Amino acid sequence: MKIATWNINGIKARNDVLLRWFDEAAPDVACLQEIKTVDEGFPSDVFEAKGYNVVVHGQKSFNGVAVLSKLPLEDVRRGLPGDDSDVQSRYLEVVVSTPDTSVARIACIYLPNGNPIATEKFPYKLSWMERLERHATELLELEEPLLLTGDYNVIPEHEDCTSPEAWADDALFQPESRSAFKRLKNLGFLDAVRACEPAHHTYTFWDYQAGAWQKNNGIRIDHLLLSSQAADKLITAGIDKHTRSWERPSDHVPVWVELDA
DNA sequence: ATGGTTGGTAGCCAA
Repeated sequence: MKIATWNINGIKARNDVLLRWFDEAAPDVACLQEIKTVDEGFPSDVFEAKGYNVVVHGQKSFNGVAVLSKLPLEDVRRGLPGDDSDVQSRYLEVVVSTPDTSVARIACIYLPNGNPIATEKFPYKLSWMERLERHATELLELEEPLLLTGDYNVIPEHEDCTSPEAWADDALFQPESRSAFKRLKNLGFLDAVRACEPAHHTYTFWDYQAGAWQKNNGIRIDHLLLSSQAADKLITAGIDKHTRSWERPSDHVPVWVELDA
């Protein structure tokens, strides 16, 4: 079973690219971030016609996440628990099931960017990460195959970018952001891309600006964290880097795992 | 090179 995550940076601008990638990659489950539309604006009918079940947690203009799955989706949870005043659509949790059994629980995550760090955006990011850690702790007690996947907006290590000094003042590389990510991972998750791909020059995002793609000035910020029960089923993980060179690309590329499930 | 580009929206804000 192939489970993918992709920040598509706007479904309206990415429709053709998204369909092209679906035909090529044929994911069993796709977690999408930054759809930038309300639920009704997502082309669910197009993907239902391709045999996918679709759940959307949208928002006008900003954020918005969706999960598309060939297998039925159950136990759908919209929004990250822990703050009823948080109106941003950044979290969507599902259980992928067959008629007989549940295969995996999957959380589709669009973690706050947090820039600029001198504004309220950075503490919002850190409190969101605390909420994620608390919720993940509860989910791990279920002792089931669990994937926390999406755009984390965190560069975990120095080798996950080309020049760490260039990111020194960025929320994606702050010590608080990185230690929060490490705490989450150390609850008992495997970083699947870290485990399966080279440690250096393995990126999932290249900025539109300043020729970042042409210079391979990227960062690794899209992650698949696997519980031990999911990691036991891990066959391989990969990055569909070539989509970044397509016409009108997202600034992120698809990242995926293949599970023996 | 503290620049540069893209998306959503209809101003600039977010990334």
